[in-house]
Amino acid sequence: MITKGNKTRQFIIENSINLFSEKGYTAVTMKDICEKCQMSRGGVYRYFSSTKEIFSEMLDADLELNRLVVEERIQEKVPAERIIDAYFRQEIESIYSNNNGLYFAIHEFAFAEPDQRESLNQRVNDSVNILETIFAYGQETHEFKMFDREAVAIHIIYFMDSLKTSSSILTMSKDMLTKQINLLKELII
Amino acid sequence: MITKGNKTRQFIIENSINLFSEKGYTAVTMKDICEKCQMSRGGVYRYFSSTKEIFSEMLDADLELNRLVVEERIQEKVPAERIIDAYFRQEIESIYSNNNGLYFAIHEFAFAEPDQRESLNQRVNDSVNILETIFAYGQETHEFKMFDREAVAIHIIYFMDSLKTSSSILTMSKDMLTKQINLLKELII
Amino acid sequence: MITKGNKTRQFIIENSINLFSEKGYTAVTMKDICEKCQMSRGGVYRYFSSTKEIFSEMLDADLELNRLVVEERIQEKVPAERIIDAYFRQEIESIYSNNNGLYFAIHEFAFAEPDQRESLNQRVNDSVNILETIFAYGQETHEFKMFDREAVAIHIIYFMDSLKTSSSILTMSKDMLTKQINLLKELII
Amino acid sequence: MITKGNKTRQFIIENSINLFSEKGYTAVTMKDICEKCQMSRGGVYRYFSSTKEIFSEMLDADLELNRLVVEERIQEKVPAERIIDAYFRQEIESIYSNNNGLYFAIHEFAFAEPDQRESLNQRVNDSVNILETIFAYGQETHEFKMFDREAVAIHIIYFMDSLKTSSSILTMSKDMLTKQINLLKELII
DNA sequence: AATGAATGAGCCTTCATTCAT
DNA sequence: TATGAATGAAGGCTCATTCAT
Repeated sequence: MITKGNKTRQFIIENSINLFSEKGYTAVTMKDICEKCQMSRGGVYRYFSSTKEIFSEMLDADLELNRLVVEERIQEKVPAERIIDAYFRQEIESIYSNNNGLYFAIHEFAFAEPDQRESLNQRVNDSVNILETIFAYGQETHEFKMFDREAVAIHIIYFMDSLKTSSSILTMSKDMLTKQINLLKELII
Repeated sequence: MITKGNKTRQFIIENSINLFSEKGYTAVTMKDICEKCQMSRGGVYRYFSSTKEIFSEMLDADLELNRLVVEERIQEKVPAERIIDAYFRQEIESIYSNNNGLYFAIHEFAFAEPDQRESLNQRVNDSVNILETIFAYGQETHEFKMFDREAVAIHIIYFMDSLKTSSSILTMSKDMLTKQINLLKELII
Repeated sequence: MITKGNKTRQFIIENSINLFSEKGYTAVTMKDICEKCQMSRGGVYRYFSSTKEIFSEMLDADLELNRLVVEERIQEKVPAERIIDAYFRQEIESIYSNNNGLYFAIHEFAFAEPDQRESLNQRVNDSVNILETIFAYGQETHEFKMFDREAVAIHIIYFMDSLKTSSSILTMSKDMLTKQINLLKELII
Repeated sequence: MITKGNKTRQFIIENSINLFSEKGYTAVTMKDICEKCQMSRGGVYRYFSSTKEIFSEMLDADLELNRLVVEERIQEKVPAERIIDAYFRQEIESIYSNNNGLYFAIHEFAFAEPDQRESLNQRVNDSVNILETIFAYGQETHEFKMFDREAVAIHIIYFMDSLKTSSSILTMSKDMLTKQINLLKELII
């Protein structure tokens, strides 16, 4: 059921995304969020008692999406190469998005909040699993080479994470990115 | 020339490394550093006026080292594979070191201090260059395959960076790391 | 006439007693009361506009009771010693009751709300009067010694108040209390 | 050794006494204390991190005094009645002092800080012991009657505590106080 | 009548920074 | 040079109180 309160929670989270993306996790204060949302201190505190809570809920919100998309495409017998291409395209888009600072913020969050690391760990595992699913499908259709699916999946996840995290710090040329994606595809196809 | 003042600067920097490694860059306060060094506020401020200055100087200190080692080994005609193995071994050791939190701190520093990013960028380029130097040598001696040296170097640098950064947050098994290193070596040899 | 509104007032007051007893007067917030009563802010505010009002009304409620009981017993010609024993027994029971914190809360209330002190003063005087009534009756029946009724009444009231107030702070042995009561009775009988 | 820091601690404590006496324990904020001392927030926090700490240290300061005075007088063979009279006189003076609110504050402190109760308990026991010492001396010299020293001491301590605590709330006439003291003296002499 | 969302005042606490000694 | 006392800004948090629904 959509209540007024739920809407306000959503409102706060959405407005916080930009903040976290611009300033990282630890630098964002409740005051920042109040100002961004144009709400009073008490107003925001009614819903969230810390930036940790807001950040955590924000993370939960965007899970599961990719998995569903991938599974659907496999059902539809979309060629594995197209699926993996779409995956890479989406990752590259993240790098050029306005909110690419969010990836750094996630690292900060994990570093600053040890008790949240397990859930972060789960995020990584989930991502690895999605890639493995694509790989298994591609190997089944003989579009992909035979290789250690888990190792390659982990490799790609960590590497893409590095790109996404660094993209808010260093400038990355389109050319460089293209070459890197090709390198990764060589591992697969 | 080594002056008393230089010694004190060194003293402060060395004592700060653990702090940055444990708490990251932004979480460390001048107060923390004063306490760690057992010096008064005024004492530390005489040498450094901010954590930014301390961190920046700390980074400068550990540059150049790798480059010299690598060039020396090439001079000595050490086989390229041994050089690259040594490189990977050293990186793996970093991951298991007590100060692995420092890699995360460097990211934080780059994120928090935009005016310092160029020097960070330079660090990355330097690392890439060192790898490229090794690759050129290995290709010359026909120990290595022919490949796009720059692309692979960049790839490895970003990937290793990801491992090092994440290692203070997630646990990584020896087995997983071995597999990843082998994956990278397949690109080269 | 008992209206719905009166019932709700009663409901709020009764639920507040425990709170005041546990936390004292000043530490109890309207928020606490709302939660204890499981009512909304607006709901409680409709009936009382402050904790002061609630506490004050709570105090008024338990007046008069003792006076009536005592007078009734005198009417019934119950021996004075039995009346005074009952009085002491009741006081001792207060000390071991769960709500003994209330005595401290009353002091706090008087301290924090100077404009309510007169009513507190009245409470003390009422208590003194009740004792004086018992004393007069006991002296009349020659059960009690002749003594300055007012002075002894004041003495007992203050002393018992001290015990009741302190009982929520310090532990008091049964044995100690018995001795004290005997000491008081020596003044009388 | 008297350092600057010790002086400031003293300065803060002395200025706080009036505050606690006027407002009680819980109502005094660190802000109040800063203003009263005309110091900045940080300045006061350098020495004390809470009102609890200040209050606690204030209490510690005024211990032991009475014990020493009493023992000295007994050494000097001052008549017991004069010692006990001096004791009562001093208590009465407390009641008329400007800082009589402090007695209430002590109760509040004990109520609000359960972990400090043991030390409060010790205060009460100390006071009882002092009275017992006087009683033993007076009985030895046959100035006093024989009575249960502990019971009477406890009785007087609690009763005087009640008077001191209530004196900041209710008005007490000189006449009433004189009568009460006489009542107590009858127990002894 | 009753709800609970929202406001804003007020206190708490920590530090970067300055400065007299 | 070095100390550590002091300042004040900044952000955290909690409530009393109001008000639209």
